[in-house]
Amino acid sequence: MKKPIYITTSIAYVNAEPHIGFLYELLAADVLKRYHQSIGHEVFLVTGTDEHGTKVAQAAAAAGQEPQAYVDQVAENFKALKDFGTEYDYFIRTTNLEHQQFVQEKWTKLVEAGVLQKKPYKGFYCSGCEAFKNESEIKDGKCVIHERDLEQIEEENWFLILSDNLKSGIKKFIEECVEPATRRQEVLNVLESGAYDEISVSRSREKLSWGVPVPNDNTQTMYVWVDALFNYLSALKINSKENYWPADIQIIGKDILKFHAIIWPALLLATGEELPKKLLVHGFINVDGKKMSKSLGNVVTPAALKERYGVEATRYLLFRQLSFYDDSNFSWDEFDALYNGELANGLGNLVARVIGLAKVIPTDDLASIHQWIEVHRRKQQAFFREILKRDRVDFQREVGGFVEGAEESLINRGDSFITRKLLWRETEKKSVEVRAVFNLVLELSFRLEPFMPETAKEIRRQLETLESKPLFPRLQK
RNA sequence: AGCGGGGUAGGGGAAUGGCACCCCGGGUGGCUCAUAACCACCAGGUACAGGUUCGAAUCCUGUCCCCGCUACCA
Repeated sequence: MKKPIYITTSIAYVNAEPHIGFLYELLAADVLKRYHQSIGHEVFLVTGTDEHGTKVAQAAAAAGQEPQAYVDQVAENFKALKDFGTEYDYFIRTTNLEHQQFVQEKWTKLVEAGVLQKKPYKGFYCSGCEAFKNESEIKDGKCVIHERDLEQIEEENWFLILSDNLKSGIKKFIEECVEPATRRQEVLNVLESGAYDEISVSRSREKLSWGVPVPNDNTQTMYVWVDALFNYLSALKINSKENYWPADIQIIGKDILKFHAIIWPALLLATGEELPKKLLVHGFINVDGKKMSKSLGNVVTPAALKERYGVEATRYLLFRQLSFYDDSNFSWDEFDALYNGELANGLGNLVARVIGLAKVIPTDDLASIHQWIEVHRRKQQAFFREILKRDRVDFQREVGGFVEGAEESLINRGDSFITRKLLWRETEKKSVEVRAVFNLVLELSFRLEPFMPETAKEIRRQLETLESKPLFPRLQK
C-alpha cells in the first residue's frame, strides 16, 4: 500500500484578513489534491494559521482585544475559504496546545542534538525587521532596509547552528526539491553566503510575549518561525497520521522561501526526520501593477471575486489568467474579458450548442452514456498520471483545456468542428459527428474537473439529461 | 548600496537552445445550432548593442528602463 499523499500550504499569518494570494495558494493545493484523488491516491491536505508573534499581538491590541480572542476570530475567516471548494482535511492553528507541546518536545530534541545553543549575543537589532543585522546589512549605523537607527542589544539568545554537515544536506535538498529553478538558485546563493550559518531563534520574553515559551528557560520565547514550521509535522501528530510524513508537496510563497528551504530542512535533519519531496514556490499577485496593500487600498478579497464571478469561475480565472510560479498582475478588466471570452462564449456556449445538437443522437445510443463517461474517466486518469510525473504542474495551461502537444484548446476544436461539419444542417444524418463532439465535451469535463469540480459534474448532468442551462452567463458591462 | 525578478503584436500574458503561441482589441469573409454567441483568413511582436551556436525570446557581455526585498502584506 502506497503512502498517502501529504500536501501542505503555508500557514497564513493572522494579522490581517485573507486576500487572494492565500486563496490562490490554497486552491493550488486543492487542485493537486484532486489530481491525485482522481487517479486513486489517498490525500491529506493541511492548511492553517500562524498565530504567534509581535505583529499579531500588536494587531490584537489595535483591535482592542486579547490576542487569543483576536486570533480565534481571524482564524475563522481563513477557515471560511472552504467555501471555494478547497477540500482541506485539517486546519492547523499554532495556538493549538497540542501543537505547542509538540514544538517544545522538538525544541528539547534540538538542544540535545547540539543544534540549538544558548549564547550571549551582542548585536544590532532592527525593530523593523525584528531581526539582528550583520555587517553587510548595516550602513552608517542604520538598517539598509529600514534606514532607521539600530538598537544595540546585549542578551542571551538561542541560536540554530548550521554545521557543514547540515549545510550539505540542505544544499542537496534545495537542488533536488525546490521548484521552479530560479528560486533554487536564489536560495542556494543565500545558503552559501553564510548569512544563515547562525540564526537567532529565540527572543527575550519582554520583547516577545505572544509565543511558545522555550522549554526550561523562562526568559525566552521561541522565534515564530521555529514554532510555525513545525506545524507541518504537528498537524500529522494531532491526527495520528505521523506515517504520512514526508510531505509530498509543500506549497509556499516566494517571500518565505528562505525559511522553508534553509531553516526547515535544518530542523528536520537535526531531529532525524525525512525531508519533504517537493517545495513548490509561487509568485505574488499584484493589482494594476502595484503590490496589494492596505494603505494603497487595492487589496482584492476572495469575497469580492466570489461575488462577481462565483466560486467555479473564480477558480478558473485565477489559474488561467495568473502565472503561478511568477509574479503576475490582477485586474478586474482582464478577469472580466477572460470570463466572457473563455467561460461564457467559450465553454458555456459550446456546451449549450452541443446539448441542442445532441437531441439527434438515438435514444438507445444515448442510454450507453455511462459507458462513454467511464471511457473518458479512464482516459483522463492516464493523462493526469503523466501530468503528475512532471516536475511541476503548469496550471495555466492545464486549466485552459489544451489539446495535448498543441496550442489549441478542446473548446476551440469543438466549435471549429461543429462549424466545419455544418452540424446544424440535416443534423439527423450526422449523428456520428454529433456524437464525436458530444464526447469531446465529456472529455473536457474531466479535464477541467480538478479546477472546476462542480462545473464538470454539471456539464455531465446536462449531457445526460439534455437539459440546457447556462453555465456562465455573460457579464454585462 | 546589495540581492533578486523583469522588458515578447494596440492592451494583457505563454514559450526549460529548435515552426514565436493564447485571450482581448482591429480588418475581411462565412455561419445563424448556440449565452448578440461561433468559424476561417488577414494585419501586427522578442527594449538596445555586441557575442556564443548549425540554430537564441531563451545562454554570455554591456547599455537603458521597470519592479520586489521597506509600516500593513502571500
